[in-house]
Formats: sequence, structure tokens, C-alpha cells
Amino acid sequence: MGRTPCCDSKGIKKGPWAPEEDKLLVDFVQANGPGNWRMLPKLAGLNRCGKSCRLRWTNYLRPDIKRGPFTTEEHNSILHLHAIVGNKWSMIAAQLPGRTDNEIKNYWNTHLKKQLRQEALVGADAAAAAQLASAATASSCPAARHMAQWETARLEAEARLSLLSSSAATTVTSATAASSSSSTAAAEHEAAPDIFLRLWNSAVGESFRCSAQGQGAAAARGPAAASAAEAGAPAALPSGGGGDDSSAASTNGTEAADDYQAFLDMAVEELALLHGRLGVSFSAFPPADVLAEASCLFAPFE
DNA sequence: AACGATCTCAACCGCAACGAT
DNA sequence: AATCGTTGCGGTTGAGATCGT
Repeated sequence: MGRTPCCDSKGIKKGPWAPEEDKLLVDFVQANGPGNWRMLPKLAGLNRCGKSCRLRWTNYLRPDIKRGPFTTEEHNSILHLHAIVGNKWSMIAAQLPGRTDNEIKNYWNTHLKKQLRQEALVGADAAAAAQLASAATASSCPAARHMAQWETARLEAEARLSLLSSSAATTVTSATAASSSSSTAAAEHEAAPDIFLRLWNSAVGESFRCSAQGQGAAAARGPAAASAAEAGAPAALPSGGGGDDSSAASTNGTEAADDYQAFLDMAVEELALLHGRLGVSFSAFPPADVLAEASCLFAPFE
């Protein structure tokens, strides 16, 4: 509020970058290194906002950027990481060398989101999602629309986790059949994203749910959450899009925040243990310290 | 070939976090 | 402690490309 804009829009060029501009920026950054982006345009002779220069450099001109389509490994990594940290694109990008947060965000919004939505629509949640969507469209109440968005995002997350769960289960089955130590380790690796579901269905999850119900938190999350819990999915699991929304979060209150944090603390602890136990190169999975950080980021109600 | 619909992705915008003063 | 300036992040937009009819 009342903040001065990052640049004076008068006379500052916007839109696509010309090759000459790119060259000026690359030459300057290679000579002086990145830093002081506000002064950079003036010093480099660019008629651009510093912010625009920084974005152009980090998302496009940086020499270590990997261009081209995403590989299967990268695809899977994004799915895994998004299931854990949600829309923390910079965190996901940090685990994928050569990829930018913007690139991953675009990839998610265009390819993965669509794919997961289609898969979700095949499931039983389709009717509920459609009902919510139509109700929100029909309603002129912003709160109703907001709740529908929140619920849709949650359903997407559940579908995603279900997908990961089923694929992990398949891998575990085949690995067991093969009964080799290396394939078992690989199966554990594959099963890692399923940790939330396993935790949720474990005794820890059971006591967690009882505790949540006792405090009325489950009721506050609505009937859809209850049905999701019955289906074995973490109803309170923060979803990517909705989880970022503080206004929706505020309706749930601090009890839900404690629930989230408690459950996530347990999840992160187990993930960290798993990570340590396997003792293998785990490029598709964040290190223990990142997981710890993820648990903090999962506190949407603070 | 022409046109509209849909998709992709580079770039922009606003906000929050952080460090300096 | 308060204020200001800078940077980083996530959400959104829109122009160009591609696809379908």
C-alpha cells in the first residue's frame, strides 16, 4: 500500500525483448555479475525496468538454463515435489537443475494440471466437483465461489495423491515379486510420495483424526473432507492453489493450523527417516533440510 | 485456404520478505 | 522500532503458435 513502483512506467519499454536488448543485458551481467537490478538498466544502457531485466536474465538468458521439453524424470519429480510442497515453484525448481520456477509453473499449469484434472474427473469426485462448480457459477456470493475454488483445488490434490498412491502400490507389488534387494530399494523410492496416505491410514493418522474430530475441526472442513477421509485420503492436506489462500484459511482457524502442522511434522519426520534409510542418490527428492523447510511452508494459517 | 478455438510460454503485476538505515 | 529500498515469489495475462473444422 502506497509503495513506490519498482520503476517509472513513463518511457520504460515493456513486452518482448529484442535480440539487441538481450545482448546488452548478457554482456553487462557477464562483465559485472548479477546484482543491483534497479541500477542495472541505466548502467547497461537498457530502457527497461530492473525487475524486467532480472526476470529476463533468470528465466531466459542465464547460461545454465536447460531448454527443451521436460524429461520423464523431471515430469515425475515435479509431480512428487508438488505433492509435498504445493505451489512452491522456486523450491521445486531448486531440485531441478537448469529449470526455472517460471518454466515449471507454466509446465504445471498447462500440462500437468490439465492431465490431473482429467484423471480426477474420471473418478467418483467428478460429480461433487461439478456440483460445486455449477453451484458457484449460479451463486453470486463471492464466498461460495471461493469455497468452490478451495474445494476444487483440494480435490485435485487428492486425485494426485491417489494417482501417486496407486502407481507406488503397483511398483511395490512388482518389486516384491522380483524379491531382489535393489528393486526393493527402488520400490521404496517410488513409494515415497505415498507417505502422506500411509501416515494418514496408520495409527498415527487415526489418532490424529480422532483428535481433529474431537475439536470439531473435521466438521469445519465440510462433508467433502469427511468423505475423503473415509476414502483414505488426507482431507486436511493442504492443496497447491487453495492452500495459498489466506482468506479461505482464516475460516478454519488456528485449530486446523495446529492439525496441519502436527500431521505434517509427522510426515516430514518419516520422510526424513526414509531419506536417510535408503542412503541412495535421490535426485528426484528434496533433501532432509528442504523437507523440514517444507513443513514450515505448509502452515497456511499463520 | 480461411477462420475460429485452443494452447503455450514469455513477460508483467502485486505482494511479502528481507536487509539497511 | 520504524521506515525505506530491493529482491524474490506466485498468480495472471496476452501475443503468437498450433490445431480443428
